[in-house]
Amino acid sequence: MGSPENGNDVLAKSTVPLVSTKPEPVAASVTALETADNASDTKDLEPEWRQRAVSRSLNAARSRAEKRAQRFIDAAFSLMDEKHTTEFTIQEVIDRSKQSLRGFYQYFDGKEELLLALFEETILEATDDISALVDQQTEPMERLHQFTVRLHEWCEASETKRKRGAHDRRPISEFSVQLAINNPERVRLAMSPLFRMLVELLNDATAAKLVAVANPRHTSMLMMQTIMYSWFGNRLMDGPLSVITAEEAWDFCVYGLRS
Amino acid sequence: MGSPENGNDVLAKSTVPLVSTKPEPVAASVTALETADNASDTKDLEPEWRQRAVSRSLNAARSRAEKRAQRFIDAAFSLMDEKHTTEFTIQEVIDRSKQSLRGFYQYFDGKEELLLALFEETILEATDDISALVDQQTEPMERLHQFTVRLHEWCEASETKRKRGAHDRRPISEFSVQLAINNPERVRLAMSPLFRMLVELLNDATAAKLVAVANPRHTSMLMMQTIMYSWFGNRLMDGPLSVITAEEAWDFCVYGLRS
DNA sequence: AAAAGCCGGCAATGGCATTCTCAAATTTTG
DNA sequence: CAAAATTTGAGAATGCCATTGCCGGCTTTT
Repeated sequence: MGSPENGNDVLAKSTVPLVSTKPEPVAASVTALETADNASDTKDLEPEWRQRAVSRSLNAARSRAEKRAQRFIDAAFSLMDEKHTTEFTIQEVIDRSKQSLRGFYQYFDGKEELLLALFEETILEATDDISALVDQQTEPMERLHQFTVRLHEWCEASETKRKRGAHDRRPISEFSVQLAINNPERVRLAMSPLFRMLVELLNDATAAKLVAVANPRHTSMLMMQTIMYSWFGNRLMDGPLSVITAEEAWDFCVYGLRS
Repeated sequence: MGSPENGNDVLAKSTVPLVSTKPEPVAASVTALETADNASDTKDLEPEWRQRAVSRSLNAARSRAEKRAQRFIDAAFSLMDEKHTTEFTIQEVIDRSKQSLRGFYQYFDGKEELLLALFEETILEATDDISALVDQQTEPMERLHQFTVRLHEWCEASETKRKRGAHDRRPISEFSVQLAINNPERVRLAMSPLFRMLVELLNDATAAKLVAVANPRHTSMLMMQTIMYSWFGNRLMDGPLSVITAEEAWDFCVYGLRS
């Protein structure tokens, strides 16, 4: 995986904690709460070194925690790559990551949280990747087009197509539907960077009078669905001869039935 | 695995396990197969009453079986209406249908088969309903339009919208995705009447030069997805203020980004 | 009315997620 | 450094369900 430290402004705001880090037991905070309304004053009165020490300690703890959580996530990704499904057991994740069951539940509220984390991670990667690609274009329509094609790839990506050591993303694509049903809010949040990008691209194209949509957000969503879940339609057509390609999805989005 | 409820016409020709008892007839049929082209002669030589008797017996058995199976299905539908999910337990189905666990597994290979049955039933109902509506129109585009709006309703249909004692179909819509992932072939088969209707409507519109699509089947599938699963997008947008309506889906399908 | 197959009730099995327990290991603190 | 506090590992225990097995009564057939 590439360096995840891409300081994208748009993303920064909506970044959701990958792991549910259990609130660190900061003993001092208990006493601080008694003088709630002047908490900042209290802080200022404390020697700076103390804050830094606490901060360092917390950072150390967080770093350790992140490393541990990451091992679970890596194990899960590798299991998915092998089994092409999200139906691995927690036990398998434990075994592969060489950590303990207890540890797992310390870092994730349950299996769904783990899958959500995988989903978030994937969306972030995809957003970076697509963003970089789109930025190579200047024409609004071409930017939209690139967005479409690449996003389609990300969601379709079968084992044979994977490049750059990326993971098999089909299992996640598949499970994302389930996720969206049980936990729409989280999924919405996770997808928002991607969604925001699309809305922007669409707005740009509209401004340039290259397209005309009544409601950019609604249209974006319809487009997003069409692109991301065309694999679903493929499952439902006979023969592998008939496969909806990225270009077909694109044409459908742009021209509808007038293609 | 052979499901016990295969009352399929195609299968009727082969030996039916329900009443015929001995394995000997199988051996006989093997020899009969050697002289394949006079198989019908052989049939004619059997006394007709015998065939009718067997047939009547089978029909009776089938009828009884169907009634029993139907009770499971009714119970499942009613549970879905109440719980708004397919996550009821088999035990609940048993209790409500006042039948036995044993009976359940005699008629369905498992829970997935039951859900598949609900799905099939729903699709058939929907197809009839939509078909009747579409046939009230003569203009190809209006036919397509009606198809779209009504199908959207069928898939979206929340409790508040239900009429005519129809069931809450959201749980099935939701689960159909899962179903399509685990069992694409069955789902494809179940959806084929609906799919065929859409392809025809689209072909008619194309013939009338009202639309122009490169690949009717692919476009139909994209359209179908857009219509049937726009509820999915709704889950992913903030606030219930923003809801993709049937008309929006229709516009998107027809005009794409040029609406 | 005996034989044969069907059926209801219900206990048993098995897979898996999630929790619980406890003692060893590690970190923090005085 | 050593006691106290916290984290962690190992894995047993629990709970939920789907699915199977078993047996004694109940029809239907012969």
